[in-house]
Amino acid sequence: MRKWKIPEVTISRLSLYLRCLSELEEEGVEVISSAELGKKCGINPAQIRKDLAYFGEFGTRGVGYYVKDLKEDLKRIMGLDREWEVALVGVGNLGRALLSYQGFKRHGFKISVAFDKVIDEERKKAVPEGCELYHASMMEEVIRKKKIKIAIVAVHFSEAQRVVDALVKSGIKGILNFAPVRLSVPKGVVVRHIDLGIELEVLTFFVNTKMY
Amino acid sequence: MRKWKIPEVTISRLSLYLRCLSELEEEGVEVISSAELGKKCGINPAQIRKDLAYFGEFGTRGVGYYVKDLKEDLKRIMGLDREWEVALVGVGNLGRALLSYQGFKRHGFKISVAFDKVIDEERKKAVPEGCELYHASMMEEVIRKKKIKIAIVAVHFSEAQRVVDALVKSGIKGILNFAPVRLSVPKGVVVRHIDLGIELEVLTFFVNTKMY
DNA sequence: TAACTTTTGTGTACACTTTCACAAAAATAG
DNA sequence: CTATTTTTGTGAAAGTGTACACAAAAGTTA
Repeated sequence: MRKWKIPEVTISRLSLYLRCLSELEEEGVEVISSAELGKKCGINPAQIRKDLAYFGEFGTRGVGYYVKDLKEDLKRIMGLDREWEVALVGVGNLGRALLSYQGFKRHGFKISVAFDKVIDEERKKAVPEGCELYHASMMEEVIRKKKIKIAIVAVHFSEAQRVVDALVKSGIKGILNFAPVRLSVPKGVVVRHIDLGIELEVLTFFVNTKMY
Repeated sequence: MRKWKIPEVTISRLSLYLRCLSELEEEGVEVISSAELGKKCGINPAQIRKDLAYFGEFGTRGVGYYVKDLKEDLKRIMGLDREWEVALVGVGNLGRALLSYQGFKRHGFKISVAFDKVIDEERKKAVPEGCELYHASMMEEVIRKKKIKIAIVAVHFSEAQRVVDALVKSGIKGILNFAPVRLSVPKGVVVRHIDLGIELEVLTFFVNTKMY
């Protein structure tokens, strides 16, 4: 198959499958069918097979998928067979929480630099071993030198677009944005938004309307 | 129109429009066409009109939409014409960041209770004025008494499903989940997932593949 | 080796979303 | 009061993603 124009939802499901496969591996399961995997992660089995078909053939008919192999394949497909360095911009409350989030390491990500326009004791203390804290003015230089490709934006919304423009100039190709603004980026740069306000408001709508 | 079965994406766009309208109001703009609004928030004008059509007719042909009126209407539709109390479960790093996030207030949300299975000085200090910190064992009682309908889950993934079951029993109808697990909830309860791992992995895929 | 079972990979149909395109409505100008 | 302009609201078309259903392949049993 291997046609281009793969939907983003497919990629996010691959990530989900990967997580399930890791759990299965820990449980000692060696082979799994799309039906069982589907039940485990709440996805239609045909959907799973279609998603995988974008990238090749990974199963054995009459058997299913070898957990270890499929996991390796998915990791390779998603580029997760190596560690990725991530830059964090904004060491406020949210930024500090992200710095201390242990989940990144498990996923193969490492926040190796953090930037803020204010450098004080509180911020210095928040930065863990193996991560360097720089003043915002150093951003372009440091990111370019370290060849970092992924950044997390956790600054005030009024500064987000400016920060993103600078990141793009520095060679960043993927941005995870927590600021509540639509960002404009050139083609070739991917942005994912995490917008707490919108999420809560969507919940409110469904909680508020009596029907569903 | 007012047919039921409104897609979630429509609701999240309404939330986006609302934000744009607030900005426009601050800028002193009184009337706006779907074309201009579309340009401002990056949505196709026909899409905007279709989204609004689910709930009625809000514009004036040949004129556009009165910013103030549409904003009020959208707030009412989404149930944002009043303050919503929110319960937070898990006062770890992420939970503390959420407690100090000022954006909620602007959106009309207030974290009025927080729960954790550990109550120590650090956690007590993290809880701001107007929010009460309780031991996890008090969750059902407190939420039921305060009639809180929306909860944020920021606990370890191994505890998430258990916490959610308890929340549902307490009368919670909307859950914003930060734990990296698919949650199962009965019909009538809405869950929105925020999964940093998946978001970063999706970014990685697109950054890693040379094409896009 | 042939019949049978299992489960993949995929063509096709279905469902949902987005976009187009235009009639209908409101305002304005002559 | 009629013609013109503007912009909404919406039917229909196009596009996208999801699910069904089955032939093809691999394994198992006799």
